[in-house]
Amino acid sequence: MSDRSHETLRLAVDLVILTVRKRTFRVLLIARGNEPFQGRLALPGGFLRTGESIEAAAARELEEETGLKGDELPLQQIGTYGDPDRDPRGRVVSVTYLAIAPNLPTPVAGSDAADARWRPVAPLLEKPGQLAFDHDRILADAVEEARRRLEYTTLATRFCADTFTIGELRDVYELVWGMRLDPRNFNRKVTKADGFLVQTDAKRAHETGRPAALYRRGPAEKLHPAMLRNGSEE
Amino acid sequence: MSDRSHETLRLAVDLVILTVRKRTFRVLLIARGNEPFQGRLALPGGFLRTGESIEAAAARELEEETGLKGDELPLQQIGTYGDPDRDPRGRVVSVTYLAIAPNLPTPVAGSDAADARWRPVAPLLEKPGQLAFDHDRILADAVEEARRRLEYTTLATRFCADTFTIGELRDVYELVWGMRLDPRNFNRKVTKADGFLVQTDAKRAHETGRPAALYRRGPAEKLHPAMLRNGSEE
DNA sequence: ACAAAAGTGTTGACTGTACACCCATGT
DNA sequence: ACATGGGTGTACAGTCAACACTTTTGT
Repeated sequence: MSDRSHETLRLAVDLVILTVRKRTFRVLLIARGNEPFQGRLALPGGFLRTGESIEAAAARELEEETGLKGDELPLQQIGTYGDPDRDPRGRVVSVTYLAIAPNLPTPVAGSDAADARWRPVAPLLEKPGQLAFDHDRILADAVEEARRRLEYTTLATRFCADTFTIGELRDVYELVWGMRLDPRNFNRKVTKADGFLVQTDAKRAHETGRPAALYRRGPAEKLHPAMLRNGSEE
Repeated sequence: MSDRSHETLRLAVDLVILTVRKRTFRVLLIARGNEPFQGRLALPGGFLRTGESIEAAAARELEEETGLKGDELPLQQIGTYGDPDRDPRGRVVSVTYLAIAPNLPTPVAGSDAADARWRPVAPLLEKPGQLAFDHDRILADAVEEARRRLEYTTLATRFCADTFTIGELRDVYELVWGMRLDPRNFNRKVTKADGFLVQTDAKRAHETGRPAALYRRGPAEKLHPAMLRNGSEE
């Protein structure tokens, strides 16, 4: 009964990299170049190397897929998935990380042969079964975690460029949560929250309308008071 | 450069089992019987078996340590720890689970040779370095997670027996959070929260004072409205 | 002038906290 | 009677959603 692991177990790292692009909530997916699940969409990821910490593996994969270093884009561990039959090649346990990306200048500089693209999240959640392995479930868990973190942390500013308007920040909340928010009350809430935003002197004009003040990400990590989502759903 | 895992990697499961006993917030720890860290305190845990899912391994360890089946005591995955040097025996990656136990009738029926006991949490957090491996850090993360979950979920009732008084439930909050709460307002908050508690007909008398109504755990998992901890600290 | 987006003021409903007070029991 | 913990009433302060209204730009 005392069954020491004679099977080879491999540890993988998978990344759920979320962004807001073209007014749509998106996730970075690759098209798999090899079996299993050849041609299917999957989360970027890879195997742990000898002597490498799990965080380092996640940061390395992130850089390979997006060109971003881990210290530019914080990674958060969100869960570990290890059902015995989740990978037909053998026993693979996957530690998953969540990263939130701003609208990146380069579309994606994938070092992998397979092309990597930003795909809208909504249809993937509505119709599961499109992704390889158990990545449907991983994606759903990660999105739920991201939605929760918008409430209690200053994560939302990670979706934005270095400076941004409150309207752009509101777009993040509306697109990730999938609901409309009152622009006036939203404005007050985020400007009042301690350390969330730092105002700059600059302003940005649009085609029409009053120019918006530009803000920078503040020092706070936790959001006080929290932004709760009980408003009118879309 | 492409370094396939030639090293043997083993996957372990560690459990942070928390309870409230003798008016103290406690964690189940074993004294290690073997090297490394022989004689030191450690979280209960063990290695994954061939073909076993991670959840199943956690449930099995729980039953071995406490005699409780996994469906009696829900387990929540809280993180995975895999620094290359965290275990001197080699590369061991540990998936950790949090369980919340009521004041168990049997002290502990450990199947392991090493004795298992409920130790107060507070001194372990104040003076780290008492636990084997990186279990200090795991414990700290798990306790913080448990404290957060008391705010947003109905987890607190898991610390209680089948029926319990509101005073006992308040003890849980006060001991886990380490702060005093107003008994009168606490009473109203928890009885108003949807699906948190179900009143029974029975009452329980103490040595002195008015007998308290007995309640049972309600069907809700999430707590609405949340119990936020901003009250007067102890 | 008008449209459009940013931002402010105000109001009424609700929520949380503090604390006075009453209830039911053992000694 | 009195101590002790359970439980209710209430008032004040703060918060939030709703929405009227003002500001600042481009056309």
